[in-house]
Amino acid sequence: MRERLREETGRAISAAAEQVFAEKGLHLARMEEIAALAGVSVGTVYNHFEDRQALLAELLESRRKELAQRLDQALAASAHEPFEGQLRGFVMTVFIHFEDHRPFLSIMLEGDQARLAQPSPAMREIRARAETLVRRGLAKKALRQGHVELLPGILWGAVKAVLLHDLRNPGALPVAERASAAVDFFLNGARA
Amino acid sequence: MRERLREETGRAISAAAEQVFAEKGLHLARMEEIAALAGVSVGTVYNHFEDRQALLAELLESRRKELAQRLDQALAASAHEPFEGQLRGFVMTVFIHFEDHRPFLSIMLEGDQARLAQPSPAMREIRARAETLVRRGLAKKALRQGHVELLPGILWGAVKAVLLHDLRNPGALPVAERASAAVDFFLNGARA
Amino acid sequence: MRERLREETGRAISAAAEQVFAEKGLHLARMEEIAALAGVSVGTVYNHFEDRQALLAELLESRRKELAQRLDQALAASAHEPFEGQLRGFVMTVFIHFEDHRPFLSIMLEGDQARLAQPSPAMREIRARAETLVRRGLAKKALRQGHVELLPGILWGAVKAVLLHDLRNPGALPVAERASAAVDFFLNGARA
Amino acid sequence: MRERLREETGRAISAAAEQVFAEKGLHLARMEEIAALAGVSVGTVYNHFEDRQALLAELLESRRKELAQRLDQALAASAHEPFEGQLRGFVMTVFIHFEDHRPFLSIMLEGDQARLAQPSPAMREIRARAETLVRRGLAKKALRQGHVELLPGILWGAVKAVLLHDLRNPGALPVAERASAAVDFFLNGARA
DNA sequence: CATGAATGAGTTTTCATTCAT
DNA sequence: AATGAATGAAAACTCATTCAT
Repeated sequence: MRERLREETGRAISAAAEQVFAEKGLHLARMEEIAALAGVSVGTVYNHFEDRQALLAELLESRRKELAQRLDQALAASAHEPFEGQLRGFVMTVFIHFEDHRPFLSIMLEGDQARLAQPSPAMREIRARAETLVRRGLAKKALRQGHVELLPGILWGAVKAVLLHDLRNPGALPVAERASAAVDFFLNGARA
Repeated sequence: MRERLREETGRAISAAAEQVFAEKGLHLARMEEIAALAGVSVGTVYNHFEDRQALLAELLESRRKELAQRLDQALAASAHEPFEGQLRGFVMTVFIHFEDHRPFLSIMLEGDQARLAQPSPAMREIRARAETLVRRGLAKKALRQGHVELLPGILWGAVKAVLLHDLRNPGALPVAERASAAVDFFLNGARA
Repeated sequence: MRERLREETGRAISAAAEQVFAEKGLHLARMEEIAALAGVSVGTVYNHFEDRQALLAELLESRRKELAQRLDQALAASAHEPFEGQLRGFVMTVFIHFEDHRPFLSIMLEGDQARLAQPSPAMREIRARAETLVRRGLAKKALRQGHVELLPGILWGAVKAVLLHDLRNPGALPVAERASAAVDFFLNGARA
Repeated sequence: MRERLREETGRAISAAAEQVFAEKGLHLARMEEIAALAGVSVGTVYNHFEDRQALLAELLESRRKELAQRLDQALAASAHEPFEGQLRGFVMTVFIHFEDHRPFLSIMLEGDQARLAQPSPAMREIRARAETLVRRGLAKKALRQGHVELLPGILWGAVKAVLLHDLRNPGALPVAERASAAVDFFLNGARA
C-alpha cells in the first residue's frame, strides 16, 4: 500500500542522488536535478531527507553499511583460511562492491581525500577492517615487520590503483584478476 | 620598478589561493577570502587573473611546472644509476615537493579524483614521468612483466599511502625514510 | 451519530489551532503542527476548513461570537445598575473570557495591532460594546466630557495593561481584583 | 567619497525596510521588495546586513536607541520640574518620536505584544524609563500607592490608546494635545 | 471521510564578477 | 592599477494545498 510506494520513492531518490552526485560531483549536484531524475518534485526530496547534507550523508551511510557488512562476512568466512586467501577475499569484496555501485565509487574516492583531515566514516570503516586483516597477517608472520603502521594504507593504495585503472579503462580487467593483481602487488611488490 | 610589484602581488595571490583552496576545499574557497589573505581587494585579484577558474588553473599549472622540472632533473641526474636509485630519486623528489607545498598536496590529491574523468594536468605530469620510469625499469628488467599497465598507478598508490600517513601524522617519518619505505613496499611488497 | 463525531473533530482542530497560533505566532503556525496536535492528518483539517485563512477566521469568529454574547449578557444584566457596576461587570467579563481562552488572548492582542488597518472583528466587537458602555456613562454623567472619542481606547488600554501584567506574572492578581484595578485606574487615574 | 555612498545606501535600505516592514507586516515583507524600494539589488542588501533577521534587528535597535536617547534627555531636562511636567515631557517625547517614524510605529506596537513572553528590547527600554518616572512620581507623592506594579503598564496603555486613535484618525489631534490628553487620563481618570 | 505523500510556487541567501571612482 | 560596493543569476529550502488510495 502507501508504505510500499513511499519506500519506493525513497529508493528512487537515493538512486537518483547517487547518480547525480557521481556525475556532477559532490558540489555541483543540484537538488532539483536529483528530484527530476527521480521523477518527483523537490518538495518530495525534502519530505524524505532533512536537507541536502542529510541526503548525501544517508547515501554514504547506507553504502558504507553495506560494504562493512560484506567485509565482515568475508573476514568471518575466511577466518581460518591461510592469510593470502583472506586477503584475496577482502580485496575481492571491495571490488565487487564497487562493481555494484560504480557511479558512486567516485564519491567515495573523492570523499576519501577531499577533506583529508577527517576521513569519512565510510573510509574509517574500511580502514578498520584492513587493520584487522593486517594484524592477522602479522600474527601469522605472513607480513613482514618494518613500517607496520603504513601497511593498511599501502594495501588500500594498491586497491585504489587498480580501481582507478578500471574506472579509466572500464572492463579491461575481469573482477577476479583485479583482486589477484592487487594482492600480488601488495604482497610481492613489483620487483622482477 | 612597477613590474616587480606586479609580480610580487601575483605571487601573494597565488600563495593565498593555494592556502585557501587547500583549507576550504576546491569548491568552498571564496574569492573574497583569497583576496583578504593576500592583502588585496577582489578587484585586484581579477586584475591578475581572468576569473576564478583561471586562478586555480594557473596555480595548478605553476606548481605542476615546478614539480615537472624537479622530476625531470631527478630523472636526468639519475639516468645512468641503477634503477632502484632512480626510483628513490623520483619518489624523494615528490616528497620534497609536497614538503614545500604542503597545502597544495591536498588540492592535488583532491583534484586527483574529484573529477575522475579528467585528472589534473599535474597528475598527468607525474604519471607521465612515472611511466617513463617504469619503462626504464622494465627495460632494465628491474620490474617484472605482469600487469605492466598497473605499475605507474601502484607506484603512485604507494607514494600516496605514505603522503597520507604523513598528513595525518605530521613528521612521524623523516622525508628520507618516507621515500625508502614507499620504494621498498613498491618493489618488495609486504610479504614476510 | 456521524454528525457528532464530525463536530468533535472540528472542535479538536479549533482548539489545536488556537494553541499553535498562540504559541508560534500568527505566521509561524504550520498546518501540519495543528493537525498533529489535533490528532488528525492535514487532509482532515482541509476537510473541515477551506484553507488556513478560513481556519483562523473561523477560530477568531467563534471566539468573538462567544465573547460578544457574554458581553451582551453582562451589559443587559447590569443595564439598570449604577454605571460603575456596569463597568466592573464588563471588564470582569473580558477577564473571565481570557481566563477561559488564555492562548487566544495572545492571538487577539497580536492580531489587534498586527494589521492595524483592519482591527480584528473580535476587537471591533469589544470596541462596539465599550462604546455602548461609554455612551451610557456619559448619559449618566458618570464620565466626563473631554476627548470623548478617546474613552473606549483608554478603557481598553487599562484592561490590556492588566491583562499583559497577568500574562507576564500569571496569577499574581485574582480575577476579581484585576477587574477592580482596571476600573479604578480608568475612572480615577493614578494621581495620589 | 566611497564611504559616503556606502552609508547613503545603508540608510536607503534601512528606510526602505522600515517602510516595507510597516506596510506588509513583519512576516510578509520580502527582501526583494525592500531592495527594489531602496533602488538596489538584493545582493546589496546582504552586503549591508547579515540576513533578514539582522536587518530587522538593526532597524529596531536603531529606532530604539534613538527613542531611548530622546527619553533620557527629556527625563534629565525635566528632573527638577514638578512631576506632572516630567510626565508630560515624557509622553510628548514618545509622541514626537512616533510622529517621525509613523510607518514604523506599527512594527513596534506589533513587536510589543506579538511575542508576549519576551517583550522586545525596544519595549523594555521604554518600560524602564516609564518605571523610573513612576518611581519619581511615587517619591514625590504625586502618584498613589495601590497596585504600583501596574502603573507603568497603565501609563503605557493610555499612551498607546492615543497613538492608536491617531493612527486610525490621522491628524485629528495635534501632538501637544495628544500628550495632554494621555497625561490627563492617566492622572485623573475618566470620571466626571 | 480520513490519510499523508506529492506538489511547486515563493523566499531567502550566496558569491563570482563587474565597473565607477 | 587598485578598490570595494553593487549586481543578479543560481541554489537551497518551506509549507499551504491537492488528490489518489
